Amino acid sequence: MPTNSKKKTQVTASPARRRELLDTAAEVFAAQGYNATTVRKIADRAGMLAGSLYYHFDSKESMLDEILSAFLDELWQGYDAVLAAGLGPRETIEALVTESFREIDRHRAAVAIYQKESRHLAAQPRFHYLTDSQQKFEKAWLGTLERGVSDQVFRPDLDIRLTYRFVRDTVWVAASWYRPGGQHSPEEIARQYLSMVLDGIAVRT
Amino acid sequence: MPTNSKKKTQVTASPARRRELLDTAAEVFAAQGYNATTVRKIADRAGMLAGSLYYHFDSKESMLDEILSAFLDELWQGYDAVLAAGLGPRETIEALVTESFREIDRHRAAVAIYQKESRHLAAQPRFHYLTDSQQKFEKAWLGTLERGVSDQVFRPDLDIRLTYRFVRDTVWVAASWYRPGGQHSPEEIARQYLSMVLDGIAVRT
Amino acid sequence: MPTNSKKKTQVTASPARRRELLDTAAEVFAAQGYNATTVRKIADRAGMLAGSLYYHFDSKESMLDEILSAFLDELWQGYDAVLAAGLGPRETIEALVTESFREIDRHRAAVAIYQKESRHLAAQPRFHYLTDSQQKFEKAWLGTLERGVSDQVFRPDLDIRLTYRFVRDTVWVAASWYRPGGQHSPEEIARQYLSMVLDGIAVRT
Amino acid sequence: MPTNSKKKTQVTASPARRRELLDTAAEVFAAQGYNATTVRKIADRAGMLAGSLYYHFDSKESMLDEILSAFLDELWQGYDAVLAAGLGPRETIEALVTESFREIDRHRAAVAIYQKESRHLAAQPRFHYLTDSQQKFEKAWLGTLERGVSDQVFRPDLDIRLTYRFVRDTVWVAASWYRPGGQHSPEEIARQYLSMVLDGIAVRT
DNA sequence: TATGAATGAGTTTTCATTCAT
DNA sequence: CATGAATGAAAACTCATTCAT
Repeated sequence: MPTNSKKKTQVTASPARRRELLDTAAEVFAAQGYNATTVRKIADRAGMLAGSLYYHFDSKESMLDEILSAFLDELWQGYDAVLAAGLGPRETIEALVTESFREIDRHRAAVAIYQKESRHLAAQPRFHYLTDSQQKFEKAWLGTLERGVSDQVFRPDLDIRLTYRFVRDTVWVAASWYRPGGQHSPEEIARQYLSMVLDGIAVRT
Repeated sequence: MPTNSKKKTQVTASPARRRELLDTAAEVFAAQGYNATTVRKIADRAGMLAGSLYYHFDSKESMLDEILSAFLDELWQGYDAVLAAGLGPRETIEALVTESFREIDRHRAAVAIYQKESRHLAAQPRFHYLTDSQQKFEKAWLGTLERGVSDQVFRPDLDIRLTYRFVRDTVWVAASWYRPGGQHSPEEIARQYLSMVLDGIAVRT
Repeated sequence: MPTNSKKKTQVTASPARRRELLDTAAEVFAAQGYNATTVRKIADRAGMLAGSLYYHFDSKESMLDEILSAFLDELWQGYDAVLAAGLGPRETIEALVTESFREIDRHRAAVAIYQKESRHLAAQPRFHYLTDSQQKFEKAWLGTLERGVSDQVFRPDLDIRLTYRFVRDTVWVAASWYRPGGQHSPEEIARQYLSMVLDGIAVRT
Repeated sequence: MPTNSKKKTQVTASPARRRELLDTAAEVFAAQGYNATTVRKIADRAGMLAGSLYYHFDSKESMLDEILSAFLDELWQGYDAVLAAGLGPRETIEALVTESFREIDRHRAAVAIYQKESRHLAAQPRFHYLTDSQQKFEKAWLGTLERGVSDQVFRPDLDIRLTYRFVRDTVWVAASWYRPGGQHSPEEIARQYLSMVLDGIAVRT
C-alpha cells in the first residue's frame, strides 16, 4: 500500500537500483539535513551526475517522501502487531520500545531525517501522513500509559502527557548517535533504556 | 580608544536593536531550520528589508554564531555554578536538570537550533566551540554519574554512557515542544522528569 | 571655470575640507580602481561614516568628476603656456614632457585614475570633456611631431601616429610607479626620458 | 583514472566551449574593467543566462584567473626561448620586444586586463603568480640592459631602472590601442618601436 | 557637520530541474 | 540509463544613497 502512487514515478527502473539510490540519499539527508543536501551531493555519492537522478525519481522531494513513507510503513507493521497482541501495559511499552530500537537499527537514516524534518514538513499537504502517523503514535502510547496507571502498574502521580513526550523523544533521538553494528544490539539498548524508564536509575532505598 | 577599523560589525551599535533582531532570527531559525530560513524571512518579521540586516550583522552565519554562543555562555554560567557547589551526585544531577530546563525556558529557540544544527555545524572551524562545549558537558555528566555509582547512589548495573545519552537527549529535546508561559513551569517539568529518571515510572513492587 | 556648476554641489562646505576629502578619495580610487572603491572605504580613511560624505559631495561619481576635471584644468594651464611660447619642435616636446612629469608629481593619483578609467568613462555624457581634452592633446602632440619632421629636426621615416602613441603612453603610465619625494625629481625623470626618446638608448656608431 | 571528486570545475568538460567563453569574458573584462563587468554581461554576449556560466567555471574570479594564467604561460614560453638563445644584448632586446608585440597580437584582451588589474590583484594570494611573473620579467630585462651597458652596446649614462620602466610600460600599454588585423603587423610595430627606443626620434647631428 | 539606520537596486552564486543526445 | 549543457528562480550579500536626529 504505497503512500503515493499518483504521478508517473518511473517504476520502469529496477527496484534494486532505486533502493540503493534512496539509501544513499537518506544517508546524506540524515548527515547534512534535507535542505542543506544538494541533489549533486547525492549524485556524487551514487557515482552519477545530478541530472541522472531524474531518470529514477521525479524530484528531490519525492526521494524524501519515499524514504519517509517506506520507513513509516515498516514501523507501523511492527507497531500494529504489538498493539494487536493484547499484552498488558508494561509489556506493551516494553514491546514498543524494543520495536522502536529495531527500527532505528534498520532505518537509522530515515529516523534521523524524521526527527529533524518532520515538524516543518508536516505543514505541506504532501506530508500530511506524517501528522497522521504522529497522532496514531500518540494515541497508542498515551492509551497504554493510561491503562498502566489504571491497572496500577505505573505510578499514579505521573503527568501522562509529559511522560509520553519524554519517552517518545528519548527513544527516537537515539537515532542521532546509534551506529548499526556497534557494541550494543538494539535489544540490549532497549533493555537498558526500559530499565531506566521503568525502574529509575537511583538505587531503591 | 582606537576606532574599530576592523571588518567586525560595530558591536558599538545599539545592543538593544541587535538583541531584538537576534531574537527574531532565533525564532525563525528554530521554526524552519537554519538552512531553510532565508534572510528575507527574518527581515520580514523584523519589519525591514533583507539588505538592512547587513547593517547590524555581517552574515546570516554570524547571526547564528551569536545566537548559539550567547546561549552557551549563559548555560555554562549556570552549570559551572552547580558543579562548583560541591553537591552529592544525585543532587548534582537534580540541579543540572533543573538548570537545563530553566535555560530552555529562557532560550528556547537557541536550544532548538542547537539541537538541530550543532552536529553538522561543528565541522566548521567557526563553530568548533560547539564541540568544546559538548565535551565539557559530557565530562560533567559522565563524572557525576560515575560518582553516583561509586557512592552507591545510582544502580551499579547502569551502562554509564548509554544513560548519559538518554538523559542528555531527553532534557534538551524538550525544547522542541516546550512553550514558555505554558501550564508547566521549568521547575515543575524538571521535577517530573527527575522523578521518572531517578525512580522510574513503574510502581515499586 | 569649473567644469560643472549645475546641481547644488554644496559649496557651503569649507573648500579646504573638500580638497582633503578629494585627495583621500583620489588616493583610494588610484589604488583600487574606481569601481572597486566603495564609498565606505573612502569614508573610513577620512575618519567618518559613509553617509557623511554626502554632506560634501552629491555622489561618488561627482567626486571622480571633480578630481579629474581639477587635474585637467591644471594640466591645460601648463600645456597652453608651453604651446603659446613659440618654441621649436624639439624644445616644445621637451617642455611638454617636462610639464607632464610635473603634473604627475603634483596629481599622481588623478593621473593614475585618468589612465585606468578615462576610456570607459568617456562614453558617459558627463565625462565628455575627457574626450575633448584627449583630442586637444593629440592635436598638440601630432602637430609638434609633424612640424619636427618638416623642419628636419625629427627623423623623416617616423610613423607619426605610432610615435605619438608610444610617447604619450610612456609619459603617463609613469604615474603608476612614480612616488613623489622619491629619488628622482620630475625634471630629472623628464631629462632621462627625453634623452631616451630623442637620442635612443643605443650608443652612436 | 580516479573520478575527479574535488571541487574543481570539470576541466574534462569540452575545452573548446571553455575557450570560447573565456575569450568572450576576456573581451568584456578588457573593455569595461573586471569590476565593472557583471557576470550577466558576459553571459549575454555568450548567448546564455548568467547562472549557466557556473556550469563551466566556478566563479567570475576563476575566469579571470584562467585568462591571465593562460596568457602568462604562453608569454613565458616565448620569452624563455628568447632568453635561452644566447643572443647579444641588443638582439635580445629586439627579440623580447618583438615577442611582446606578438603576444599583444594574440592575447590583446588578456594583456589589457593584465595592465589594468594586475597591481591590485597581486595582493590576493590566488594571484601571487602575477608578482612572481613580474619579478622574473624585471630580472630578464634589467639583466639584458646591464649587459648591454657593460658590452658598450647601450649608452653608459642610462639609469637602468628608469629605462626598464619606460620600455616595459610602452610595450604593454600598446595593448590598449592595438587592434589585431589593423594596418600594422606586430612585427612592423616592433620595428618602429625599437627604432625609436634604440636610435631615438631626433635626427643625428 | 556628522551619525545611525535604513532603502532598493543590483551583483554573484546556488541549485533543482529539464532535455536533446 | 546516463551525460552535458543549459534554464530560471531564488538566495546571500553589497553598496550608493537618503534622511531624521
